[in-house]
Amino acid sequence: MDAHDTLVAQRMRAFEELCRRQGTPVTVQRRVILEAVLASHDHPTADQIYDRICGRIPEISRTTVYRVLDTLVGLGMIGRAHHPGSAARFDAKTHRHHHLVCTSCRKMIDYETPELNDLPLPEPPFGFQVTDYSIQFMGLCPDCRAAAHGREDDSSA
Amino acid sequence: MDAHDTLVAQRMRAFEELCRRQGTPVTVQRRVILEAVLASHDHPTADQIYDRICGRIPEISRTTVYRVLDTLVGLGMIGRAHHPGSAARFDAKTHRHHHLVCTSCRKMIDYETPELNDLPLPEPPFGFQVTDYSIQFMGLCPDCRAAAHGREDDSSA
DNA sequence: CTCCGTGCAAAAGGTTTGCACTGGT
DNA sequence: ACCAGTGCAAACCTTTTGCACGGAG
Repeated sequence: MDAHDTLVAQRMRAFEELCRRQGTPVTVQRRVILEAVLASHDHPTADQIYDRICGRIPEISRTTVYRVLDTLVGLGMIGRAHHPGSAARFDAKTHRHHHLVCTSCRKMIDYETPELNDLPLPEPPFGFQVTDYSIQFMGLCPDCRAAAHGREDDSSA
Repeated sequence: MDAHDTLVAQRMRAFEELCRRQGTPVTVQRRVILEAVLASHDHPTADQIYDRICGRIPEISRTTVYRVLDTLVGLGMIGRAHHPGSAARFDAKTHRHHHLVCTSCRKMIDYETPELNDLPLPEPPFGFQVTDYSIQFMGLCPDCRAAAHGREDDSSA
């Protein structure tokens, strides 16, 4: 476990340094929430994080957990996973296909490519029986690319 | 557009036949909602579907839309897309990695395989600028597999 | 005719927002 | 000391649930 602890410690230091560089305050809440996420290996929801840190900061509010998680994602310290179930978006296609997702406007475009429909599935670990898969490509859609360029132009002008 | 219309018509007939086979009533609501999804190419939310069919069935309730969409997904007539944004699950990993998602208990397990981290990205269409990707493998986790087998045994016993 | 599906309304989450205060820099 | 971050409470939005009625098989 030393190796893992060391990694966490490194991430914490990286976080502190990042905050210092950006003038972002390093609060107790942020530290504890980040630690909680780093210690989790099961993709917790905001609410689960809240439950886990209640022992350490009993008076913390759910609101803060949401805000801090957002901040941490923004800083690139943690990732946001896309979980099915909370999805609630529907699709006429039922066959295998993939998606282009714009990280800016969240638009979702179907992406059908024969080449990606026969990936050599590696031996699934954990005894998982894989029946299908879908690839999400994250990026910038043309509209948001244009908008981003426009904004750059503005700042340089 | 004829080709597309024909496809939709085919799906509608398939739907009706499927319902007939299962003794599932073919209601106006189901038909209209299915048509709405088949006509959509933008991964609408339940609410967006609701808005789109309000013109055709003004007195329809949101509740019905949710229920019918669920039914249609269950029948395999439409798909459910996993959209980021409604996600709200967090992850200590910020590097490229993939997920095994259990379709039964919705558990989500990280899946790191070097072989899948350098997919030859095909030319992204629509001028989309891809910065990263993540693969979701859908299937049954060991626990749910065991549970399913147990149930089969029960029914056969 | 019998049931399932539907509509309404209300409940149940989960997430966001406004405002005053506390804590980090 | 200043400003951002936090806590509280309430708003908000999406989704689910209970019950009575109406339409489909």
